[in-house]
Amino acid sequence: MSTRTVTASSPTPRRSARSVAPLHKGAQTRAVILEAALAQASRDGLEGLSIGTLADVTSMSKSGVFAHFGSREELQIAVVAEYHQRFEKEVFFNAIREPRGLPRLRALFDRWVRQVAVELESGCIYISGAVEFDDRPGPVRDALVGMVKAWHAALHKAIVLARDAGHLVPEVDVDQVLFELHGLILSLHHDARFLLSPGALGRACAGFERVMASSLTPAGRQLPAPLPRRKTR
Amino acid sequence: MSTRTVTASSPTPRRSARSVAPLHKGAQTRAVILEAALAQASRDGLEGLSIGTLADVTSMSKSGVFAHFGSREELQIAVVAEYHQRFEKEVFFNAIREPRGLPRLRALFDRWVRQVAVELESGCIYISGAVEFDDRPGPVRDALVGMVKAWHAALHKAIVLARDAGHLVPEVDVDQVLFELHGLILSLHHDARFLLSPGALGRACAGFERVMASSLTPAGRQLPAPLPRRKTR
DNA sequence: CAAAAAATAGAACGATCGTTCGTTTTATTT
DNA sequence: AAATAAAACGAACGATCGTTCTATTTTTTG
Repeated sequence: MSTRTVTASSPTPRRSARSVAPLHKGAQTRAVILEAALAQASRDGLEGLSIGTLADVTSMSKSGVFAHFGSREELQIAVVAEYHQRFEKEVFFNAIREPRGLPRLRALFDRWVRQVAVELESGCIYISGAVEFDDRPGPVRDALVGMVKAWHAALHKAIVLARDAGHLVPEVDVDQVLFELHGLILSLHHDARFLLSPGALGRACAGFERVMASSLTPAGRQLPAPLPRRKTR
Repeated sequence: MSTRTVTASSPTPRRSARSVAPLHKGAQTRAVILEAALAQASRDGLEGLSIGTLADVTSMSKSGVFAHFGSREELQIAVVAEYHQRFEKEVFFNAIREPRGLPRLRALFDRWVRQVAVELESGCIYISGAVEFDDRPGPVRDALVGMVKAWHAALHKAIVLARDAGHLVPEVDVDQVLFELHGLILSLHHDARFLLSPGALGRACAGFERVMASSLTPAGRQLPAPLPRRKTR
């Protein structure tokens, strides 16, 4: 119940008991298309996805690309799901190995920041998608909401565990902390990508310490020695 | 100076001394179009602006709409400028009347929150525009960046004044405070519009108090009695 | 290797897009 | 009122969009 992995669940992997790479050709090119689609959506948004330009990039025909998804909308959903999977792998599954409590929470935020910072030249699909689809009902929006909520739930749980571990005071407002941490990420994304403000990354990290500071117990306060940043930028 | 008028002395006052509304018809319909464009851009984003649907809404021909702006790009810029003007009027010029220091800063944030909350069914063009154009160089992006930076500068100045007024400690990190306050607004926009989370407005306001708390002087601390919220929602 | 199935190509569709151009209708000035 | 300028129309353009259909090629299966 914890992580609700949303993996696309390849439909009946008709894989004969053969060895390593029976990727059915179709699935291969589908992966290639998805890779290009992910790049395009990161740059131009989910609404910027175009089957035509996708066909150009992959050197295929439009109908060839189209056949793999059945509709533009399903392509968008596939992109969202793929992004979610990568985000989960890169951020969540790496941070979850830290011991529960403040260290894990810090790792989650740190990986999150790093992910957004890595994407600085490509854009976070969660964030751009939220803006694009906040007024546009439908399956794509539903998929996006579901995945963002899953991520929120994971963070929520991490904060609760930090409280139960005695690193945060019992009265900590979990949802408020989550709200503010998410704000730091959004502000980072905005300032770094849109305003091209160089100090944003550092401010997001400093913000984390400041947000947590008022809820730390003495035990939590002398915990971690926050990892030294490599590049102050 | 209030009503900017009548200095009858201008050479070649091409406007006969006639009555009140010399709005040249052209400017009138331009305003009508702009109004519809603002609504459309708030809903579908600046990239969602369509001259065709704009013509339908205003019961005009496409070329008729087109002629008022010369290009779609200039229409987008006009929309951004119009939005900026309204934002300035609604938020900035109202809040600036508060006495400088913490009261004014609080008023700025409060109006800002209120504006985003009012727009909950339509969307903030600053925020959606930042996401749409963070990867798209050109005049529209430049216009957006300029206006957001102007707003940031105004907030920056308000924070500095609060510090100089002795309401905030001298060591306060002005840019950090600005970064975090902006994050609260972005988080509000995200949670309320995209996730439809009901408590977001309250969390943004609570966040303001928490962000400021760690920088308040004794003088600032006993200042304002933050205005009671009307609707807790 | 042949047969069946899956994958891709290619052409065409209706729609919508921003834009241009010449005409006609309005509004303003003389 | 007539004369002039501004505004709005209507049709057409080339381009691109997602999608459908029918072939053709390629891959997998028996």
